[in-house]
Amino acid sequence: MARTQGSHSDITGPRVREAALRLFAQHGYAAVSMRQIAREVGVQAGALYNYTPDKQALLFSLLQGHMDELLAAWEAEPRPQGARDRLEGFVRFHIRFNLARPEAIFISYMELRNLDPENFAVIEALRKRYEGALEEILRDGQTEGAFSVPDTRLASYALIAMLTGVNTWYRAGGRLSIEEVADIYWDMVRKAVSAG
Amino acid sequence: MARTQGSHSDITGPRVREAALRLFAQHGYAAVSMRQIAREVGVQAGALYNYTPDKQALLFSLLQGHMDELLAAWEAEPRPQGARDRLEGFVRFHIRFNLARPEAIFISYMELRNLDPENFAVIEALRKRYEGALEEILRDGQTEGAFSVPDTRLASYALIAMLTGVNTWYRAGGRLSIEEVADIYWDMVRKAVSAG
DNA sequence: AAGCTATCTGAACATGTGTTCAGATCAAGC
DNA sequence: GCTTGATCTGAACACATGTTCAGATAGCTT
Repeated sequence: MARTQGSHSDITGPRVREAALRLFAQHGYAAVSMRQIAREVGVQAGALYNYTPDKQALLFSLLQGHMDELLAAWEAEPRPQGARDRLEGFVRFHIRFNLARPEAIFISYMELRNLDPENFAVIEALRKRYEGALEEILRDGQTEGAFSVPDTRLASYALIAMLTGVNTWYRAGGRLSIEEVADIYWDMVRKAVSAG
Repeated sequence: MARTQGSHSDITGPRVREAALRLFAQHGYAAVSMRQIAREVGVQAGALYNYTPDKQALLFSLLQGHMDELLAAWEAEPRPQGARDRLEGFVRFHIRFNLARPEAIFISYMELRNLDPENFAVIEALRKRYEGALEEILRDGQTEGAFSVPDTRLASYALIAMLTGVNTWYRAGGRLSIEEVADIYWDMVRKAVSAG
């Protein structure tokens, strides 16, 4: 019968995922060995295979877990009436969520090419769903006459790139709080989609 | 006496760099072996060491070469009077230059962490110099009263990320020409830094 | 207290890694 | 036509890689 309490796997499982996430983010998937992950967890390399069928599945599981969290969190957000308020909500949500999970965000953008084709397709579909939410807001705003965005597809790419870029420079404890950063970015986004 | 004509190195040298650039961009530095590069060139792995002291130096040389080209090209651009026109010049230059060298741009952003610390410092300094040019334009525009950008540092990060993001989705032969893309991005940038 | 089984170790496997180097090759310069 | 030396081959080196597995370990269940 399976042990349901005090099992090491309750401890080791998450630790494996945390170590892998941190190391993949720091050095890159290809540059990190299973033995490095194991050392970080305080275990032999073979023990990792109680928690993942192989290295590739470990990467995929991390990315999929992150995308699921992202979509769930976004869909749990309030959905205001006007497109303008929905856009503001998206900007602030994206910055807040991304800065709370820098490693996951990082590997989500950097390690896509290290996914097997089938795994890549799954993650890519999830990402398209998330980015589609932004484009929908832009389209609504265009219809409402609240925005002036001739090409909503392009604009969504541009804004996503801009917002995600926060992760490349933001460091906790710097001169700006997350809310201040979000204020500044929202100001730029607001103007960028306006009639100007 | 060194052969000065018909030497194979005149052919092989560039081919090594091209193969490395393409493979690094496609699979990542850590995931590409010297034997893969050699196979692409049509040579044995040992021969590569006539063209680079080691794998790390090959990556560094590619990145440094690219940054030198980028800075030289930017400094050769015309420098209009007003900050507004200089910003437009920067936006169009950045998009045009980046889309002309997708692989080099890609590894410049993805493979920084695979550089030795000393090499990283060199590349980082070059990149700061380029991004500093944008910030200077924003500062000038703020002084002139042409822009409304309270935090020029942040704004430069935001705009660079947005512009560089073009490379993630643009494919030659798509529905938009490079000039059309530049028009749309310049429109968004112009509005984002305006008084709004 | 005894036994069961999830968990982990430690060694092994086949293959791949970056790098070196003695010797083959072959075009250029005399 | 012979020599010279840049260029390349092919094998070797020491070590790292992902993964497997028989056996040791240890904590829950009865």
